[in-house]
Amino acid sequence: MAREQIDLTKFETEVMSVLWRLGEATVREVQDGIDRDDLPAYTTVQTIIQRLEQKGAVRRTRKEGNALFFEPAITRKSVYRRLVDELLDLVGGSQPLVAHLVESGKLSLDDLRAIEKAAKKSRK
Amino acid sequence: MAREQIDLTKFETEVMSVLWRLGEATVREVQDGIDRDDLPAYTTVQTIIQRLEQKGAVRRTRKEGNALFFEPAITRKSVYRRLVDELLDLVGGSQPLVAHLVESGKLSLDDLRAIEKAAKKSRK
DNA sequence: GACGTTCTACTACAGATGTAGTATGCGTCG
DNA sequence: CGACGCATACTACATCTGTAGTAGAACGTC
Repeated sequence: MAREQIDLTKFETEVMSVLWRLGEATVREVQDGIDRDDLPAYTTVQTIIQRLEQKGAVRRTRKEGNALFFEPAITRKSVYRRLVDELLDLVGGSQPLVAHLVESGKLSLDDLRAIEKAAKKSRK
Repeated sequence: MAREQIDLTKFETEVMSVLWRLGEATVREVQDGIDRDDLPAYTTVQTIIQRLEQKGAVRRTRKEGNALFFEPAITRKSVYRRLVDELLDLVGGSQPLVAHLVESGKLSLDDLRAIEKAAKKSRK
């Protein structure tokens, strides 16, 4: 299972997010699920979903009335992994990244401790 | 000082990385500084630098012979911040992100402790 | 001062991306 | 069963990106 990586654009990733959240949805539902000030047109979302379909990131599941339902065909995790890896590559590793988070106040010492604790537990 | 955000593409970011590393450099030096299997053509790098210049991310410093020198006009930190923020937005916060790093083995418990220690110290 | 070398400026261009319109089809409600 | 409305399929298009070629200017070397 070759698991070729699919490259997603920003907007495509946004749409995937909605689909991961909903599990399955129509174009209309995806559009409604997008969190933005000024929503893209219905057909815009439709186009993105079509492209995602071509890329193999999404597949049709069923039809209800004349509306199609779509679901993710790739996992959230695989996409996150790629994005995280890219960022790590840029900043020079996870240590610097986390340090940056702490430094900029996006992660507290308490957070760190909580994660540590959870990690220890799950490792057992 | 409005500090408008400059949006960089992947390649542009790569070029900025070289510039941040070198401090100041000619097109030729940037090209040499790029870490890739198959290097982009000289003029390709030149074009990217020109675009960066237009975006205000880079500025000319001096001329030596007939070659121009360029330096970053925006900080590494500001760019990282933006990228990190975007990722955080997607994955839902720094806690999940770090958890993901630990889980995927990209960050060890020892790393966590080291960061914690450093953070504690620098905070004083 | 003529030449070859090396830069810069400008131009080109295909493919990706965001954005959306149009035409046409299928369903449903009276 | 006919009309209205929403959905889909297809088309369009301006920008952005990555990529690089070409023309002409500036240097350094004989």
